Amino acid sequence: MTRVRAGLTTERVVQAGAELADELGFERVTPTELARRCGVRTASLYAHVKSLQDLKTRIALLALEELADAAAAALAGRAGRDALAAFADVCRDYARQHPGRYAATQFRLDPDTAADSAAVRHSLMLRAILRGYDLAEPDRTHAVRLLGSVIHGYVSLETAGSFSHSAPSTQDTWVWTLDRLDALLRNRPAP
Amino acid sequence: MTRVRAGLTTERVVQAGAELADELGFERVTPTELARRCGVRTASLYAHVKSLQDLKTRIALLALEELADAAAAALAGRAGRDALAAFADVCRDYARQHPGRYAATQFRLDPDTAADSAAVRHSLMLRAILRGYDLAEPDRTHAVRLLGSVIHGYVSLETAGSFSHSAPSTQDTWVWTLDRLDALLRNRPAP
DNA sequence: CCGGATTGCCTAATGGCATTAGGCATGTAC
DNA sequence: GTACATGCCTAATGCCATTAGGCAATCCGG
Repeated sequence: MTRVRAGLTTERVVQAGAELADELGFERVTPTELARRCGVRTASLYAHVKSLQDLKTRIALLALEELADAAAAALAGRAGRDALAAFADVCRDYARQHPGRYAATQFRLDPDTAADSAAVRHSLMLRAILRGYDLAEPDRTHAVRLLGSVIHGYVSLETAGSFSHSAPSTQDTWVWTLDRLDALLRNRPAP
Repeated sequence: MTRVRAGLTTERVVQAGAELADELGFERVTPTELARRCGVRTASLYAHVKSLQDLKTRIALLALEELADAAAAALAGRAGRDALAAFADVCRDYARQHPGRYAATQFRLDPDTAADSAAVRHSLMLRAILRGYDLAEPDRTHAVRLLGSVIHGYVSLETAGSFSHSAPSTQDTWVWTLDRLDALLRNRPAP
């Protein structure tokens, strides 16, 4: 009885893990189920990935990269409200198309890993978007945090189904929100 | 050898579970560890709680109640920016003092359970806060969703440590954010 | 082609976990 | 003081993550 090798690599395993996360949810990614998908026994995964923790970390890093790449592409040649909307849309679309990967994005990384991750590109891009608005420090940092909060909060609540499926549509709320954020950033604070 | 009874009830178990969540994190709440804390063998918990799922659901419902009660108390006699800040502060403070319970707040409940939970009081309170601003539908609903997004997003990111511990302080960002949100809700949209 | 080194995947074992079944002892009511 | 109810127990099951060690498929120098 001659056996066939699956030919796995760390990359392939992590990729399959990301797909599994999108289908079942990030917290349900499990070596047992992932091995089933890869056509391999559970123990064999440990040749490519140190542990479940390691696997989840790698999925998180992959998701952060993908999201940062997509955002960078969408941001090219845009400024002001256009740039803001492009960035925010990329995040929302990514979360809808890849819910498990988006959830992975919030996985707690240890500080060193996080510092080397694409997470830093995200905050750099947010700062770049704010170049289109006339904000000095510390307002610029406040604004970075605000944008991060709104986008992350909105996307989390929407994907969790917290916005009841009634009128008005979440799409309408989304553009309304971006409009108001844009206005908020353009206007000087009232006295 | 005469044995002593612990005298557990469902309430006591859930309360201990909430404390455990705050200490170890909501996702690390486990019948085994909870039993240890209650001075009882693991199997004995199942007389008071149907399953781990049931336990987590009950912790989530407890947290939603506590948070809604605190918010309702803080909201009494306030309107406008005062009310907005009071509500938002209650959420942030609760998340800081009870991180595990706050995380439980985001636990996915089945729709029937959610409809009977204190979650509905939360959205009613948000709508009530917006009575202090001059918003007609659908803007009012948009604004409810925006407030929920900002508060939840900010609190999540701050507790996750996403706001690097550098200047300006997160407290400064918090009041800046509430100021700007208040202004955003008071001003009519620009043409 | 061929023999040996490499290594990808296997089986087997361990220990932890959630959950269920059934028993015994502790409290309660007559 | 006997009888019932029930709070907690021990024991067993089956799933999971992880590790150790073995075998066979591939690769590589002749």
